[in-house]
Amino acid sequence: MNFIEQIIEEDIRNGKNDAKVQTRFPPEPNGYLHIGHAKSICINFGMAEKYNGLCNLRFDDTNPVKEDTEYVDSIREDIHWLGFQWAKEFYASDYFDQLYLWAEQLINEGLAYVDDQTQEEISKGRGVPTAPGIESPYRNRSVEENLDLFRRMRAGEFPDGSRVLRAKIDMASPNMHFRDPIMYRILHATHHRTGDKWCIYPMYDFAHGQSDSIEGITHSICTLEFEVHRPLYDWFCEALRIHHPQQIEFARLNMTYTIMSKRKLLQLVKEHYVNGWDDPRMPTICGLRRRGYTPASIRNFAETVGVAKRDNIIDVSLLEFCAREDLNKTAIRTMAVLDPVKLIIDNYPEGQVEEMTAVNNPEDPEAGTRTVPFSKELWIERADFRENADKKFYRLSIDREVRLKYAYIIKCTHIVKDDAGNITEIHCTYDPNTKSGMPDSNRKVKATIHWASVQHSKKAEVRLFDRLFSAEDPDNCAEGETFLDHLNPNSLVVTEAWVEPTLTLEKAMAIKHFQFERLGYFYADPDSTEEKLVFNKTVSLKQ
RNA sequence: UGCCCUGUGGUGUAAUGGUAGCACAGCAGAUUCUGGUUCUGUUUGUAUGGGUUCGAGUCCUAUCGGGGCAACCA
Repeated sequence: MNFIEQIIEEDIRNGKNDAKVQTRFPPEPNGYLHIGHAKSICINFGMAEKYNGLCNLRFDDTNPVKEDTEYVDSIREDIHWLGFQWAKEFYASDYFDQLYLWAEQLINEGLAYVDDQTQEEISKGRGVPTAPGIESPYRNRSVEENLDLFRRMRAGEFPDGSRVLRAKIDMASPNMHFRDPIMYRILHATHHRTGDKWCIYPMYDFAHGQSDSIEGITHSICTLEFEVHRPLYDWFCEALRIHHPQQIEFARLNMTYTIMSKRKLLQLVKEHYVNGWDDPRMPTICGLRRRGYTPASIRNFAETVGVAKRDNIIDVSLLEFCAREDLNKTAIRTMAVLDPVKLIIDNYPEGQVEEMTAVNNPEDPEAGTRTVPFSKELWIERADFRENADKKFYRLSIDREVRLKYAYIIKCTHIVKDDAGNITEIHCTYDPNTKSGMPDSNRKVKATIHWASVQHSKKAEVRLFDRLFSAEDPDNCAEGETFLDHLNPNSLVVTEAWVEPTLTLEKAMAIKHFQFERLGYFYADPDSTEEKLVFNKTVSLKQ
């Protein structure tokens, strides 16, 4: 049981909030969701689900200059894809009228004032954490003057940045957020939902807690950087005498070899270091989806990393483990040769073709079987043959035997090289009595390798991904470097593969997740066409 | 040198005064028509010094380390 569950269970025991649980996931629609958000989503929706409560989706859209409906749509899609349904969909902008009224209320009670100082003056007046700030010369205006000025701010009489509404709290507080925080700023910008109705917009601190309050949120779960905002969150709820949700902070997710900053992710997209938000190398939900991660694997990952308050850096191999664990049980097996070299079975009859029976998923008998054509000339992986094989290598070599999966045991006789010394053909003989399923087929051989019939197989494009960054902590930069200096130049390698002939576009897009035997898990990319299938490598098999 | 949060194997996370457990990673072995899966075994840990207690990862205290806070961002 994590610490949030402990708090919630104690609240339920004490009958707080009528023993009900109501949470919310509150993204700002200014970017795409990433794996860190997935953790938050799983916590918020998970707590609601576990304690028979509800979870809302609320867009925290108080800054029109950064927000866009494109992001709203992607966020909705990603949450649904993860497998969660929100009770209600809200927007902080739904509450702009109420928020405005509450602002006037605080002005009337002498708890807020209009400040005419410039941004620099306000910043300077706030002081530094180790020393108190100084009060604004406009701090003690009359209620009437404040009300008049605030209404004229709303009416559009003043330019951007000329005035703000501030809460009157304590310029000497050791908590910087108490040094008369800004509640409203003037922004003559078109909002994605309210259009041009407003030219003043509330700040996060004057919108978030109240939005929670209006929705009857009981447990407002957020990340650690909002911890210092909590006293302010509490202060506004108390000052306004409204329902007071409990803010609880947990440590955000960090992962090795990846960046989670929305700003930097946006930069990668805008400056074309990656091919869009859904590039399979991105830690975004849509990127992971296109990479071939399943919702279950991501949900299980979120469960496995746990919830606590200490900073953490999760090993990316845990995410990969979660992918393999899920995909192993569900992915349909197929044979594909990514780095081909020709194998010729000298004693196999010219022109003969056999249909070999292959198992679709050894972990799931219900998945059935299929047939794969077998002939005299096959493609095998270049790495499955080694001329000078040591004891640790137990695949094909001259005079050595291996099994061709679902087919025969073969023995390598000789190889042919080109002038440059590259192997162009591997010759072997087969034992006709060792066909899979035959009585003599159980002879032990050290290895089984996969293959593709030269005359039957079809070509497909395969996109091989490696980590986007080569540094474990891309943000840990030497003097004069940025995270971009740690970009892995080999994070994307496009290659051509030979795949089974029965793998049609229709079949690939229906099945989606494949295991290319002995290689890894692959996902049928939406770029696939009838002419050319495209597969993304999700993750390799272990080892 | 203000305030807040936080220190448990390599990485995460449990243990709520009573045998430091689990997962990932690593290593070794068994099984296997995937060097996958499965199974077994195994290396590695309570930041440090005092104190309270029959007993401390847990409580007290001091020290040290990590993170956050000074946007008209969220």
